[in-house]
Amino acid sequence: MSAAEPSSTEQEIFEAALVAFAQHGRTGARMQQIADAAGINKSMLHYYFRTKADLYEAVFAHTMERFMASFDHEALHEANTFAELLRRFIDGYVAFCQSHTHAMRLLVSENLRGGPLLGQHLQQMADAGTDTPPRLFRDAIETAIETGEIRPVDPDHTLLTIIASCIFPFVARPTVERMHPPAGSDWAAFVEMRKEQIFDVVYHGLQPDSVSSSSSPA
Amino acid sequence: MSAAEPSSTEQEIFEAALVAFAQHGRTGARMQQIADAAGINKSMLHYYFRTKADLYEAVFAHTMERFMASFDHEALHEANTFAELLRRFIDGYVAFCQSHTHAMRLLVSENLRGGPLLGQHLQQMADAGTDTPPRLFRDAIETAIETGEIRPVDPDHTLLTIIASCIFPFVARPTVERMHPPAGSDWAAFVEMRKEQIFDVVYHGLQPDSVSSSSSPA
DNA sequence: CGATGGGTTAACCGCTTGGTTACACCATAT
DNA sequence: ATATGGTGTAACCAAGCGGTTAACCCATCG
Repeated sequence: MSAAEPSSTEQEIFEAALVAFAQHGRTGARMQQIADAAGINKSMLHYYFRTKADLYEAVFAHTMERFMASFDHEALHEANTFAELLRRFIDGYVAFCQSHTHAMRLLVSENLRGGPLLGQHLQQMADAGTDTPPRLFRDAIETAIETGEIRPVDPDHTLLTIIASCIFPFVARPTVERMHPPAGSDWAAFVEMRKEQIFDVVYHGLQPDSVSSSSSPA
Repeated sequence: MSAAEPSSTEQEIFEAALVAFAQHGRTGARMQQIADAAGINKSMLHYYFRTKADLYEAVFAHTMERFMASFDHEALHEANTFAELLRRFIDGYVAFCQSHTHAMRLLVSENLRGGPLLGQHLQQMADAGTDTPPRLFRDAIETAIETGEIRPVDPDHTLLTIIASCIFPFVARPTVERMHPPAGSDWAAFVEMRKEQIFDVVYHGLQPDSVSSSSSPA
């Protein structure tokens, strides 16, 4: 089922389309502008992807796959303590947002639209029996609660809080850069800082109440 | 300074345009569709707001004002303890997101575009000497750190985490509803739950380490 | 009464848009 | 050399777009 390695131009189109759709949305993006960004003739867009809708769906589907895969990378399975798992989850997730910023923005854009494609993809994934990706980490929260490693909290909400904290800065980057000067001057450093700060607050926020804590994270 | 009370139809246009721009972005929204949603003739759009760009800027400016004002409501000033302030800030902010969901989405959409208008507005606000709105709460975090009421954390990152946790569910609502069933069946209840859960994690996350509190400067 | 002027409408205009067509290029296979 | 088929381009087209026009309605007022 794996797609054959796409041609160079097809790849260029993909990248250009991703950026355009992420910035201006499905209807707002212009085929001509995508063609220009890809350095090709407009007709080539229709040669590789028949219509604008097809192109959007192709880009979206690919984005969705990468997004899903991002939740289940090897590093997570190697974690021993929950603290370590949390650390790796946040680090990995923020890193993913950084290296796939446009992809994340496309997903947000689709959400703003009402997310019809989103529901479609999640549905067919559910039908295929594939579990919702963050399940691994979500379950880890539940077990950590059972073992008393962390406070009893709502796993879903906690997960949502973490994901929101990781994604949001990349989605609202212009605002963040304006309101938080350090982010504007050195984004990469800000992102690294962010990983630690999210972990810091969430980790402490999950510590059992009165009882002491175990070891400090790696 | 205060604008005169707009006519009924002008209000209708505003609402319709807000929704359309939030959903499809500045370029994606269609004037005809806005007119239809407002229940008026397309020409009226150009009668009240000369061009599409004008309409967008008007809606955006108004949204921006409401957004800024949301950070400084009375309830915040009445808080005695930091915990109380935090509680009120989160409650108020989530409530605002709920009652002005489309406004929040418009801001996100503008951010996805690169946020030129955003920078413009923030800039002219800075020129006017008005402080960046969340400053009040941000400063409260700093003082709470100094008094040892909470752990020494980066105020900006903490604020960002809180804001992200509040806003994100409304921006990515379709995804959230799919991945977290309770949200899909009863959104209002989910939102109330969310207020508490955000406070819960953040508040515990800011608690001083079990041992005493030594005031360490930032 | 008729004139004024804000609110409203249908019809229209020119440009932009997504999409198509016909044709040119150029490797490779016959 | 010459078909062939994937790759690329310029020119074109109909529909959709933002925006304009001219007339209409109707309250207010001289």
